Order: sequence, then structure tokens, then C-alpha cells
Amino acid sequence: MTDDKTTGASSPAATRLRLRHFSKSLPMSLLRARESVMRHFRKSLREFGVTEQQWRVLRALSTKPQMEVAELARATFLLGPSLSRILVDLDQRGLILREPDPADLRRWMISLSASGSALIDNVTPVSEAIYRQISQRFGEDKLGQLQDLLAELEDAMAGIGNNGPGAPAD
Amino acid sequence: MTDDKTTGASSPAATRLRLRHFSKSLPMSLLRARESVMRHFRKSLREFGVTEQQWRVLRALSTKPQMEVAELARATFLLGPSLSRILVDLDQRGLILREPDPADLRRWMISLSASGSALIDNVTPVSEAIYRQISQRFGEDKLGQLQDLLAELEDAMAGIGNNGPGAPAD
DNA sequence: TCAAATTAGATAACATGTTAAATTTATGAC
DNA sequence: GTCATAAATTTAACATGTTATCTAATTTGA
Repeated sequence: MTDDKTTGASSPAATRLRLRHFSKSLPMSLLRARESVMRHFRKSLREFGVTEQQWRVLRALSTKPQMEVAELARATFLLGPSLSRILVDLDQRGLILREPDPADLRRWMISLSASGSALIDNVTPVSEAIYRQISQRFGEDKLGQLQDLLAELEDAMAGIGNNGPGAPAD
Repeated sequence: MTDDKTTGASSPAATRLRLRHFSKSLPMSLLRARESVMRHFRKSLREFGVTEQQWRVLRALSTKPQMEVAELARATFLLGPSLSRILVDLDQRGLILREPDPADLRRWMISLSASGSALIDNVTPVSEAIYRQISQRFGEDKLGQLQDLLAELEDAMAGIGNNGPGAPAD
């Protein structure tokens, strides 16, 4: 359908560099794959009244008793401003606790509240059920392969634009 | 660093279902992988004055002489409202052309303008150079494997929540 | 022919993504 | 101790994501 490779309107492949077919570009493939998975999770999360991002935050908090905001941002892959707004919301809804770090008043220590933990406990079986479906349908082995490749890709990308390790690209 | 597997604060694995480690969840892996790739492309796109989403639109338009808005939305994986705003912007900047479909006045036929095509021609070599770097660093074979797995995952996911083929979940 | 249902696209409203700037607190040089 | 600088977080401003609603054009069926 969208496989029309010869309609270049005005640019023959010989004279201009030709981009790989759009739908096959790596970023689009990753985007589509992620969306195909998230579609199933989002539906359940919505029933529990949390967005995907809010769930990421709660989920990350469930792995440690307390986390700083910056640490949480790294873990959830959210930027500071987004996270900041989400924390206000989760706090107002009583799902998390924020206490100042006595050693550094710039820092907040974030943790799950009892009701936040309860929410996690409620969502977990549903989430795991979906994950099991994916495993069965896609195959445990392939899932493992995919995870390995994704991790390797991340590693490979980490070393490309940087002059030194961890050096910001700009 | 975030590999702390034993800090379950209050919930032993025996009593509560335990979620797979957050950072290893498939959606997070896909998100991180995509971000690690896009980081490199975004930097170049920005120098050319287009966002990632705008580039997706131009890129999709470069595969066909004309596209309808809905078709473009599917191809770029953008939702209608986002695309609508982006098209207004690209039109005002003269990068695309919008002409009404005489056969159905609800439809617009979108196409690249000359300056839109020129922009593509300018970005293409940069984009391809980045892609080559990725290929070299990550490996052609692995890249192919990854693309295959992603496509298979999409296929697998497509058949999960649906009662019939293409039936909306609700 | 005409009213109801459908369809394509746009607009509205609010959440999040993203970059820059502001705020508050720490740290270090003098 | 005081001032400049840095760091952690928030606020601001604007683009995009997302769902719902709206408008206009088309189709359907009596």
C-alpha cells in the first residue's frame, strides 16, 4: 500500500541520495513497537486512574524505599519539569510522600504512601497478566533476544556522538 | 546503581506478586532504545529548523506525490490534532502544499513544495551518515535482526486484545 | 428529495515534552 | 563572614500528545 518506491515525483535515485523507506527507519520501528505494546497497558492503567507517566513514577518508587527527584527522573526517563508536575499531582492525590532531606534542603526524598503501595499491588496482577500474554504470543526466547538487542543498541549509541564518556553532545 | 533488588521496603516476594524489575520492562527498554537513537537525529534536525514530528511528515510525503491527511497520520503515527497543527505550520513556512480534493471537498491533498523537497535533499545526507554510523557501530546483521523482531512483536501484539481482526477494543 | 448517520478534518482543553530561566540552598574562594 | 558560583528543583512558555467535541461534506435510506 505505502510501498510505492518509484514515485519520486522529481528526484531519480541516481542524482540524489535516497533515504531508506520511511516506515523501515529504526526510530519509526521502535516507536511503532512500543505503541503496540503500550496500547494494552494504557487501557488498564486508565481504569486505575493513572497515566503511563504517573505509573512509571510509582513503579520506580516501588523499587526503593526512597528516591531523590533527580534519581527518579533518570529512572523514569522523564525530564525534570514533567516529573515536577507529576509529583505535585501524585502528592495531592496522596499516592506519594515528599519529605525534605535534612542534610540538603534543596533535595526532596520521595516515597510511596500506603495508598500508593496499595495501588501498585492492585495494578500488578493485571500488568503481569498482560506481560504473560505478550510472552506467550511473542515467545519467551524472542522476548529475551529483543531485550538483549535493545540493550546492545543503547550501548552502541552511547558511544557515538560523545568525545568523552558521558560528555554532553553540545 | 538502580540494581537494588532487595529493598522491597515492605513486601516480600512470597506474599505479593512482584513486578519484573522496572528498568527491564519492555516498554521502558523500547523507550530508552528509541531515545538513544533519536538523540542523534534530533540534533541535526534542529539545525535544519524542523522538529522530529515535522520531519516525519515531510519524510512521509517524500514517498508519494500526494497524500490525504488521514493517510499521512497513519504513516507518521501522529494523531489528527497534532498533525493538523503541524500541517498549518509547514504550510505557513511554505514547505508543503495543500489543495482541496475536487471529488470530496472534505479532503485535502498534501504534497511537498519545492522548498520542502529541497529541505529533504539537504537533510538526507546527514541523516544517512548518522544511520551509517549506527550500522557500523551496532552491526548490519544485528540491525536486521532487531528490525525483524520489532516487526514480529508488532504482529504479535496486533492479535492480542482484539476479538476480531481490526475490531476496536471498546 | 430530504433527514439521519458517517466521514474528514479542525478546534478545544488539558496533560506531557522540551528548553530556558528563576528560585532556593550549598559550596568555595577570598 | 561575604560574595560569586554551582546544584536541585520549580516555574514559565510553547510545542506536541490525547481525548472529546465540533463543523462541514458526503452517503444512506426512507
